[in-house]
Amino acid sequence: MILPPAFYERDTVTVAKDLLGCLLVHREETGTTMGWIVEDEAYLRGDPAAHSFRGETKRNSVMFGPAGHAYIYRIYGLHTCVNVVTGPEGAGEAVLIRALEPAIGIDLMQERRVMNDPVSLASGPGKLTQSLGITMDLNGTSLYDGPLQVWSPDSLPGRRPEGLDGEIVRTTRIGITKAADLPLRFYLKANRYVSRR
DNA sequence: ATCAGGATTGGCT
DNA sequence: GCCAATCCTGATT
Repeated sequence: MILPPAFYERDTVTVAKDLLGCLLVHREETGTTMGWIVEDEAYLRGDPAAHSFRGETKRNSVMFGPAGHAYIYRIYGLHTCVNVVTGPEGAGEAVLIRALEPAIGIDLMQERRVMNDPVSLASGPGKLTQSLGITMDLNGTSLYDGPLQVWSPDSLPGRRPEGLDGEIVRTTRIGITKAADLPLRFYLKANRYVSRR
């Protein structure tokens, strides 16, 4: 089941927690790939680490648009990261997807990553976009009506990500220098595909 | 016009 | 653990 806009229009921290276990789905001519979200981070209004902190610019404009859309950006000149826009329009809040447990289209994911180990396939924000084939042209697209979607955890009958029924760990975010003390990172404790502990 | 630095990854020590 | 790769954005001159 595709998550509706109302799912994303709620409090960003709540959405970040509820996103754990959901499926990130990318469909294109080459094939369909999907993975369960097992780790993410919230970026809030007034948060110095958020790209939206200094106001709207060309790069971050999607963050200020309606919830349920993909905010994608390039980092370090070579990697791409994907966020879901959350909260009320204009808030500039989003959730960064940090790791996936591969679910469907694993062969295509391995091909794109030029490696086989399933644990390293999408266990990082740059790795997951590469394995799912998520590129900058998807920036601003709808996650409930586009090539990139998010589905509820029960969308694959009989299959669930590791540790979905267990604890959710809450820690500080990774790789940032500003507001490094805020506990806004979430991950499934018992899942092996988390980027790091 | 210039420039520092980044929500990362992979390889080497 | 340390560091290079790689390039665009945003802040400053």
